[in-house]
Amino acid sequence: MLHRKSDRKQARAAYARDGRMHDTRRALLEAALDLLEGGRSFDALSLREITRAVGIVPAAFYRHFRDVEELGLALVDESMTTLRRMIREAREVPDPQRIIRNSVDTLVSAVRANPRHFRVISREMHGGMPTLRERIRREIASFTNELALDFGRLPLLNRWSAEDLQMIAGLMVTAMVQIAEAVLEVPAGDAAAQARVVRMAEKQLRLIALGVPQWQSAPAGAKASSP
Amino acid sequence: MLHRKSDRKQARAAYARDGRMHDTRRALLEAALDLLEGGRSFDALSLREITRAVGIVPAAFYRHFRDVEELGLALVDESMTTLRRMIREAREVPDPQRIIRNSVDTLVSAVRANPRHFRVISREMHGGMPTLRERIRREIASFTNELALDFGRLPLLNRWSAEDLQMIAGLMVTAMVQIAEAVLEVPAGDAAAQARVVRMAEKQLRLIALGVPQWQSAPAGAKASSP
DNA sequence: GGCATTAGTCAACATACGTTCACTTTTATA
DNA sequence: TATAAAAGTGAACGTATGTTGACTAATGCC
Repeated sequence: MLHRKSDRKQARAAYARDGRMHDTRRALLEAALDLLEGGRSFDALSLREITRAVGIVPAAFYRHFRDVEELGLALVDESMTTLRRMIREAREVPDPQRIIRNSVDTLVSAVRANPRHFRVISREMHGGMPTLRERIRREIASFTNELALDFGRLPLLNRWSAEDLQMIAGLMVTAMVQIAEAVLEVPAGDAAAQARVVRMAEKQLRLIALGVPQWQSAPAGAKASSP
Repeated sequence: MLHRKSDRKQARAAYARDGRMHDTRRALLEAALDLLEGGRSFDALSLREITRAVGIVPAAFYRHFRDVEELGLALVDESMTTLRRMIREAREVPDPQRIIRNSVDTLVSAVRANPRHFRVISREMHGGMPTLRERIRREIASFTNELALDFGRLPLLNRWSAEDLQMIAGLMVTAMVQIAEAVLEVPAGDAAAQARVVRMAEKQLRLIALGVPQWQSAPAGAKASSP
């Protein structure tokens, strides 16, 4: 690969255009986000690549981050913030009848609105740099706990053990994560495919919800029939 | 970092020892598998690193693979084979009363027996090189389909629509994947933590199963109470 | 035992990388 | 408007990477 000097100012202009920022730190984050869209994982990004995309010289990177890893952490934090915002929004709809549909809807539109952030989360949650993974998992675990607490306040569930509440919350979070990933896979224009994903998602969550009222009696029943 | 020549034969001996192989191709796969245990994702591995670990010169790599990517694909295929073997084993236990417990047990012991293979699957399924991801997702989708077919043959479910069967199968597979990842996270010795994971897993699957008999009537009921 | 094929070595190449330093330019503040 | 701080530049460094070609060593076959 070959890089001419004149390319730099051009790239710089590209990132300064479209009102995304006039702050270089921001531009670096944006560039990394864009490069990650290519499918690679974060630990395959190089410092020079990022600065090249922004249109600055490699050395200038250090004016903003100590490391590429530090940039990664900033990226994760940012992504987690949009995730938190989404969750808060989903919680504000208290209508228990429509809660599943509403949750799925806000999840889907949040993913559509910030695909790059959600992709970072979904990707770096599993593989790549341990520090990023750590941070993401910790945060998601804390969401799960909150959700379990929420459930514990519901009349139907207020006699459940803490472990069982954790259990449903975990199941639902897992399903949500999987749904978000499915939405990301849907090609941007394909409304039909997206609708199918949404329908599936709602059904899955509803199926889980249907099991809940049965929970109390069932384990005993199962135990009685096969000790 | 500094590499002396004498290190090579030593590394070579290390991989030839413990009866893992006397075939270099095998050694390359093993080395990659081991390097991935360090937490990095596959596209952050370098050719030279792998050959160094095996104790051969970089150029010799090309006698066995065209690319690092080709090695990756071989690794994925291998991992998928152990996954398939596990699924076959899980299917051979027809006792419907114990099916959940048995499935979880065989999953857990398969993961414990081949942690590196399962780690490859879980990691490269989400991030990294598109070709690997593709292959894994395709395979998992096909498992989901088979499972849906299995479900369709059950007396309780033989009147369900294809989409709904897909839906449960998808939910169960998702849960299983998550369980496998949880098992991988458990530190090797910690029997208590592992037991907790297993217990959670069984509960989650049982909860899903409890929703199944309710499915038929419920959507109509829900619709009636909130049209 | 000779001999072809296969596997591994050695040395070199062009590129890419992270990091450093002394430097100029830009920006904001007093 | 002068000036100090912050941001960006240019060049250089040592090191790592993928890939090449001509070579030697080992393996298995007639």
